[in-house]
This record gives sequence, C-alpha cells and structure tokens, in this order.
Amino acid sequence: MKVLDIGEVSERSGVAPSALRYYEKIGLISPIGRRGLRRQYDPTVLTQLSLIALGRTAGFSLDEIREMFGADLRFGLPRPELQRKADELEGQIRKLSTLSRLLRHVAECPAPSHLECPKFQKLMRLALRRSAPRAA
Amino acid sequence: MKVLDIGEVSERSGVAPSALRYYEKIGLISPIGRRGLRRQYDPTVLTQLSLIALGRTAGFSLDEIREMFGADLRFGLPRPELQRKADELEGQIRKLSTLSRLLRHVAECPAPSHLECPKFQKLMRLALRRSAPRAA
DNA sequence: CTGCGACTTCAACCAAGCTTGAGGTCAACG
DNA sequence: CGTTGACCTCAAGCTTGGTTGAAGTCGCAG
Repeated sequence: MKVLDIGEVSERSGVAPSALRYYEKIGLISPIGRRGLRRQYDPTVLTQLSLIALGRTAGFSLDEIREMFGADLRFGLPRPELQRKADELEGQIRKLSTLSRLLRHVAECPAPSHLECPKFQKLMRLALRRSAPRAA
Repeated sequence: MKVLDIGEVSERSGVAPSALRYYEKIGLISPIGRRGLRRQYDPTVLTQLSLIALGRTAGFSLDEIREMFGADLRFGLPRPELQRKADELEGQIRKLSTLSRLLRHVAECPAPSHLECPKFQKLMRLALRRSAPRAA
C-alpha cells in the first residue's frame, strides 16, 4: 500500500500542509510514520479528511469531530450520542432548508417590504419555531 | 408600538447584550433611537435576529449576512446572487444529510471496522463526490 | 559530494466573533 | 435627594482554526 507525503495529501485533499500539521497537533489525524523527518501518511487519511471537512461544514468544532470520529475512525462516541448528533443535524437541515426557501422567495417576490408579505411571514414563523430562544 | 430595551431584546432573542452592541457596531442592526443613553429597539429587530441566527447556523459570516439581509431587512443582494446563495445552501443540505445518515449507520452497524462495511463505503463515496477538493 | 527542493520545528501572527472589566450615566423608587 | 440597577463607552482579552516566517534537516539527482 502506497504511502503519501504531506504534499500529496495536501494536494489530493485540498487541505494545506500547515493545517495537516495543526490537525496532528490537536490529535485529529496522525501519519503512520516518518521517513527521516517527513511524515508518511496512509491513504485512508484522505477519508478521514473528508469526514473532517464534512463535520466542519456542519458547524462542528474540531474537538467535537475528534470525539465523533476519533483519530483512526474509531467512532468512539456511544451510540445514543451519535444518534443525538444525527438528530441535531436534522434539525439544522430543516433550518437551512427554510432559509433556502426564504432566499428563493425573496428573489422572486415583488412585494416592496417582505415584512408584509404573507408568504415571507409564514416562512419566518417556521424559522422562528425552529430556533427557539432560551427564554419563554 | 412598544419599544424594547436591550435587556428585553437579549432575553427574548437569546443574544447577549454585548453581542447586540457588537452587531450594531458592524452595522447589522440598529436601535430606532435612544432614551438617554439607552438603546430603544423596534420589536422587528427580533425577526432580524432570528434571520441572523439562521444565517450563522448556515455558516455565513456576519459580513455575508449583512450583505444578504442588510440592516432593516432590505435584502440588498441582486436576485441571481440570492439564488446562488440558495443553491449553496442546498448543496450544504445534501452534505449534512449524508453525514447524518453516516452517523446513524455507524450507530447501528455492528461491523468492527467501518472502513470495510459496504454501506459505510457507499455513504463515504457519496460524501466525497459532494465535497470535491480543488485538485483532480 | 554538492545542491536543490520538499520537508521539518517553533514561535509569532491573524481574523472573526464575541466577552470582560473599569469607570461613568441616568431614571425611577422610596 | 440619594441609592440602586440597568444601562453606557472603550480598550483589552479570549477562543478557534489556522497561516507565516525564520532557521534547520534531509534525500535524491547530477
């Protein structure tokens, strides 16, 4: 199995070498070894990096991502926790989809003030219901 | 129409007063006036704040959000730009949904190493296709 | 064996998005 | 009229997720 230099990993994943070293420092990824000083990576690191990118897109912090996937894709979290994260994601998906519909509506609706457009109001109520503040 | 003190806005929106002042500084929101030194807010600021929160959830920066919604919900962006943002959101939604399915799968799949599970691989391929790196 | 280029370390810096703290103002209650 | 508590300003600090730069190491080509 071919091993990869940091430069190749960077090129293939689109993640800067400095970022890869940073990820290593915080325990997110690790090379399988060194040749001289140079880090040698297993190609599966590319899968890991994709997952990390995915997690970032979802707004998870690198810490959360480490908990979820672990280095080496251990997926260390207890199952209920994983389900909880998935639920969280689905809530987020509904919010994003409301926002998307809102933007498309605004792009099409001729009403001068959206605050008065019933469709806009309906979408806003939807959005509001989904991002409940702490207080009543 | 009742006006709101910063404390009330904070309580109802779940956004800290310091954050509200910060949002004002960068031109995201503004009070309708002052009573003495105290900022007085129109209740529609709550709608704005919900939109801002929604935008943040979607990963937009405060700058982007200001461009999109403007202060006063002007929605200053040209329509094609808004459509583009909506497209962007939908791409993101598909990624999140893949990630969600991936997490649920991991929570249920008994396979010791997910890297070998065909279902896992399939989901990963899906995810990979959706977050194409810069290089070929 | 020399030199090039890709790597290495480490510390310093950066930007976004806030929070915190010191010190001040002001309106309303008793 | 005084004191309380919620507000004010401004500067400095914090966290996350990195990048940048200086100075050094190394392996392979010629």
